[in-house]
Amino acid sequence: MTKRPTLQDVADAVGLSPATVSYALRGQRGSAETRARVQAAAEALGYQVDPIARALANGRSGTLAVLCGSTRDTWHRALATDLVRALIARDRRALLTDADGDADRERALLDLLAEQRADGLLVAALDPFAPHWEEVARSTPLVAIGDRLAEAPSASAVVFDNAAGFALVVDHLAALGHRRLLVLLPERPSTPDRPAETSVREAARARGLTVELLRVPPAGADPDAPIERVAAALVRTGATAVFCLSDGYAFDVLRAARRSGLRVPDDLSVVGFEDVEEADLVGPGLTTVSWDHEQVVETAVTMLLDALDHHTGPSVAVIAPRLVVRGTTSRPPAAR
Amino acid sequence: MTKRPTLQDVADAVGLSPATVSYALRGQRGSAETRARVQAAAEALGYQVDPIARALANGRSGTLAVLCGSTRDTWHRALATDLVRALIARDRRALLTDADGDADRERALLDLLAEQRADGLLVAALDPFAPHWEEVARSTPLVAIGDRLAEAPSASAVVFDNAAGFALVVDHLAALGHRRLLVLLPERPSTPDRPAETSVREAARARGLTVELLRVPPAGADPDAPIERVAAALVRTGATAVFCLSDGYAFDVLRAARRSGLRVPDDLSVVGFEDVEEADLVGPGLTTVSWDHEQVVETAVTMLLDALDHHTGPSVAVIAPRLVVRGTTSRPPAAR
DNA sequence: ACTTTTATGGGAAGCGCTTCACATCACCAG
DNA sequence: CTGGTGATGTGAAGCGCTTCCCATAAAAGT
Repeated sequence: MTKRPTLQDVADAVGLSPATVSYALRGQRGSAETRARVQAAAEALGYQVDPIARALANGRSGTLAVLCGSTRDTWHRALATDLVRALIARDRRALLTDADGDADRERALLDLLAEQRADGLLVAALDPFAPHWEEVARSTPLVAIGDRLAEAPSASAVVFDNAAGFALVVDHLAALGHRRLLVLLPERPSTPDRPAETSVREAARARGLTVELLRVPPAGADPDAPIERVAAALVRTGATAVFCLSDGYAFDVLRAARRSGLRVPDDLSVVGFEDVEEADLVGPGLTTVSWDHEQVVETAVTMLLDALDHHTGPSVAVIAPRLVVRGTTSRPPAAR
Repeated sequence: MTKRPTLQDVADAVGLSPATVSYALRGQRGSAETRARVQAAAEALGYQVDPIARALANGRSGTLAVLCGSTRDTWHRALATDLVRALIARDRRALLTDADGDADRERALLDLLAEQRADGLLVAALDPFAPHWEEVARSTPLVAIGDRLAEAPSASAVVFDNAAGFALVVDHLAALGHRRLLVLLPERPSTPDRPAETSVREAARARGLTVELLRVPPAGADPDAPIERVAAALVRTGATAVFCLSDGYAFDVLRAARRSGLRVPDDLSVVGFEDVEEADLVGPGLTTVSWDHEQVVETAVTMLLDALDHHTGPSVAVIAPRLVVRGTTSRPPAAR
């Protein structure tokens, strides 16, 4: 494990000063001939700049970071890795890190990455109600990706038009003849998700549907726990369709339905939200709201790179939802 | 965007030298009283060490890196993010990056991470036939995770006992009464995957099964392309079961079967390899070989941390496969 | 012919932190 | 009262690179 060659070594090898070598290596100055000689010597010695020293010297790390609130579910996981991949495809160094659902850690990582030199930040699935990143965005180009985000004038954002997604679902179900709807949405103890709740209610009311909201713990946590309540709610309200605000819930519901002999979609229609990869594979295929993954990634990456390269000011892009009708929805039993 | 406070600023604030502050902040030296004063001042100024400067000064970055050959498929993606998560859960800074299937990029990233200061490396899904990482491992603690790996004495490794997995599958199918087997394995133009090929053949021969091997392009690339060949091979050999060396292929086969009216598992048994998350969701559930995800992650992380903290030498852990029998296998038609 | 530009190369000062080596000083044993 | 010991604090030398700014030489302008 011999020591890595340094700039000085290269300089010695060609008989020039480190300064000259530094310039030459980056092609910024020096005669063509000198540059060639330096290049050759560097090559011969197997020299590679030490990015840490460089970062310390010029104040920027040359690395972009993707911070994901949690990579626990497949959708966010795919998003996060796709972001990294897209960045890398554009020849940027990119790193991913994960707060694993912990708000404190999220904040710490954000500080770490931003105040401490990531040249740019892509943050996904952060808690939108704790916009610490808004502050960070003032000093580092940052693009936030997520549901409706708190107002954050200095950060760019890619937001999902959830309300439009809800409308699509409600329209679809209404068109099929459903009149009573059960909606599963995540319980967020800290900050009730008012926007989602009211959006859904409004969408339903506009189409004359009855809607019952049910808050359930995170999907997958205990797949069976919410089921009892769902079943109860189903009976109580006579709902013929369940709209799950996350595909994860939808899978749980499907599983439970299968076990209890309820046929989907004949007896019960189920709609998800997110379009995780599994949605297309599971049984008859989950009807769900889909966000164009590629568009999200492209938009976010482009925004960040523009901000970086052209000092573009913050902007907001809204992603439109698309309803993917697969096999878990059909007309309600009564309408047959 | 005011400048970040430096060590010097803290030193000035408490009227001590930067050296003292540095020690005090890390609790290495100094009287308790001094330490407290320094802490307080640092707190008050909002001081946080600059990890870059620290890294330059003491030669290590304080960050571990996970390098994934490709996060394109869900299995590796999950593995990679789980590794990061596990590391973070143990209070290490961890970053993930992705070579996106490009061998050159893989090599470049490896150099970047290793020679240029990641304190430790977890590499997954690298091309096992290009053990550049073996060289890297000589200077940086490294744990490789993957299929049979080239001999790499200086790297620790977590390897999947593929041969045992093949045996499980063949046993299962043989027990069900299958006699002719079609095996789909990935084509690797550069380095024919002899080990897998011979392992499968041997396993089959030992149980008196006939096996036809079919090399197919990466799963998902063009879902329909290989199907023709699969169908042809099925007819030609009269195979009653398809063993896919990756769940991805299995999904393609299932899809194709459904389209062409073949019933699984009544007409055709299908077995996968990997147990991606989707396997449990798809139709009747894919029978597949599963690796204990958690065990893999725990083992790898523990190995790395041991190497880091206790200077443990390189070691190799073998992960045993488990056959998960779900709904895509049954007795062959003739045996009913 | 002489002054201006225009290349090239180098000296040296950092970037913010760690750490070695040394200076102090209080304190206790002899 | 002196030498020894350990605990604290500090000066200064880097870590490897970038970059400001000056020196010099060559090319160009008048």
